[in-house]
Amino acid sequence: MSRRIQVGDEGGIRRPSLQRLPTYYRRLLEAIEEGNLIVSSAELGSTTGVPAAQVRKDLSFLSETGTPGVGYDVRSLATRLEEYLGLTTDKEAALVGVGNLGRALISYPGFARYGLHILALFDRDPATIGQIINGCPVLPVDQLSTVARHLGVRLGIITVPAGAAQDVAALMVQGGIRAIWNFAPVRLVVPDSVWVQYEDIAARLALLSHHMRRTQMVDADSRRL
Amino acid sequence: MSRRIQVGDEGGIRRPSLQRLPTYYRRLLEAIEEGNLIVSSAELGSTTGVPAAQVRKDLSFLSETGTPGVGYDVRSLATRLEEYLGLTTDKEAALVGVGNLGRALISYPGFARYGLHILALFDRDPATIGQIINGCPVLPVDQLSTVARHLGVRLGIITVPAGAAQDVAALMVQGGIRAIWNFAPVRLVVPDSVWVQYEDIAARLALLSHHMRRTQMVDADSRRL
DNA sequence: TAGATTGTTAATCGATTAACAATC
DNA sequence: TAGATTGTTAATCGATTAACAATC
Repeated sequence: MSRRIQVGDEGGIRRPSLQRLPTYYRRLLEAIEEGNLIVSSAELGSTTGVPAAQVRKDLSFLSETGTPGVGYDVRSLATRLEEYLGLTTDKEAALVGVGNLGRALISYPGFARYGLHILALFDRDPATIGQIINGCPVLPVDQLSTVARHLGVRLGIITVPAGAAQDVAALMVQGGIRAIWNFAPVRLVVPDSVWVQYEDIAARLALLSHHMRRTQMVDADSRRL
Repeated sequence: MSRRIQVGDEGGIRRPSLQRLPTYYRRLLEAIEEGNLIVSSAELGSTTGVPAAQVRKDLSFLSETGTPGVGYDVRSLATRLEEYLGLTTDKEAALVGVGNLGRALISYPGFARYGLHILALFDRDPATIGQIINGCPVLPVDQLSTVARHLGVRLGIITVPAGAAQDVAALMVQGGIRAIWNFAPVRLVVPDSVWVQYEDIAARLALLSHHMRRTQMVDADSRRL
C-alpha cells in the first residue's frame, strides 16, 4: 500500500542483468591486468558462465557500447561499469558487531576499490570497546545513532548475532542510516525509506546442503565417477 | 559438451522455488518457538515477503501437504523441509584459510543445526598452524588432500585470499572433495564432477552500491521523504 | 573485401499471479 | 453449515536465446 516502489521496473535494467554486472566487472579487471585491450561478448561470457547473447543484452542497458566486428574496449567498459554500479562513489559506513565476521569485513581487501569506507565500529562487549582495528576505535553501541548522524553515515553493516540485529537496525534508522547490509539471519523491520540487503549465509548453506543430498543419491547409483 | 547437466531440470523443483525454501524454514523455526502449531500460506508469505500463492506453489514440490481450510502443520512442515534440504544429513567439511572469515564460519552458531561439521582446518601461515580453534587443530595446507581423503570429507570451504583459491581448489579435488563452498572472489576451474557454490561478497557490495547511487539520485529530487 | 562481432528483434522458455473448485 | 484455506489450472508477465541485418 501507499507508494509501492516498482522494484522490477527501476531504471530500465532488469534484476537478473544487474546481478551479472559485477561478474563482468571482475573479469574486466583481470583482462586489464593481462593487458587485454579488447574483449568480445563471447569471451566475457565464457569466463563468467553466461551466453554471449545475454552478455550483450546485459551490456546494452549501459549507454557505453561495443564496436561491431571488434568487441568492447576493456578499459572504458570497466569505467562505465564502475560508474553504473556506483563503485566510484564513496560509501561511508558504520559497522556494528566486531566479532570474527565483522573483523573479516573490516579488513577485506578490495572493499576500498569498491568505494566502501568503514568509518565507525560499534560493539556492546566492554572487552571489545576501545580496541583499535584498522585505525578505527570500537565504540559502545549506545553511541551508534549519535555518531552515525554526526558523521553523516548513510550505510550500516550489521554483523551481530540474530537476537541483537533488530535493535541495532532501529538504532541505525534513528541515526539517519538509509541502507543496511545485514549479515544477521533475521528479517528486519524498518521504514520503507530504508533499504535492506540481506546476506543470509545459513540459507546459502541450506542450498548447498540440498545439492549434496541430491548428489549423494547419484553417488549411490554410480560410485566413483 | 559431454554430459551437460540439466541444472534447471533437476528433481522437479525450480531454482527460484528452491531458494525460497530456507526462508520458510527459518520462519517455521520461529513459529515453533512461539508455540504456533499451524501456519497458513498467507502468514508464511507475509513474514518472508512472498505472495501466498507462490508459497503454496513452492511447497507443492514437497510431498508434505497442507490441509485445506486449515493451513500447514508447523512441525511436520519444518521436518519435511529439513529432510528435503538435507539439513538432517551430516555434512563433514574441511576449511582452508583460518583468517577472520574462516574463524567466523568455524564459530558460526547454528551451522550445526544445519548439519555442517567442520572437521579439519588448514592454513599456510606457520603462526596459525598448530592453533586449536573450537577443539580443532590447524594443519598445514600441504596435508589437505591426504587428510581430506583419510577423513572421507566431501565438502571443502575456501576462505583464503583470491590468489590462493585455485591452488586450494586443486588440492581439494585431489583429496576427493565433491563440493566446494567458495568465499574467495574467483571463478574456480574444477572437474564437472565437483560442484562449486560461490559466495561473492564483493559482488553483493556492488549491488548495494548500485542501489545507493540510484537512491541518492532520488534524494536530489525529493529531499527528506 | 572478407571476416568478425555487435545491437536488437522475434520466438521460446520459464516463473509469477489470479482465480477457483475441492476440502476441511 | 459457513468460513477458511489449500492445491492447481490458466493467464500473464518476464527472461533467455537464436538469428540476423548493420557495421567495423
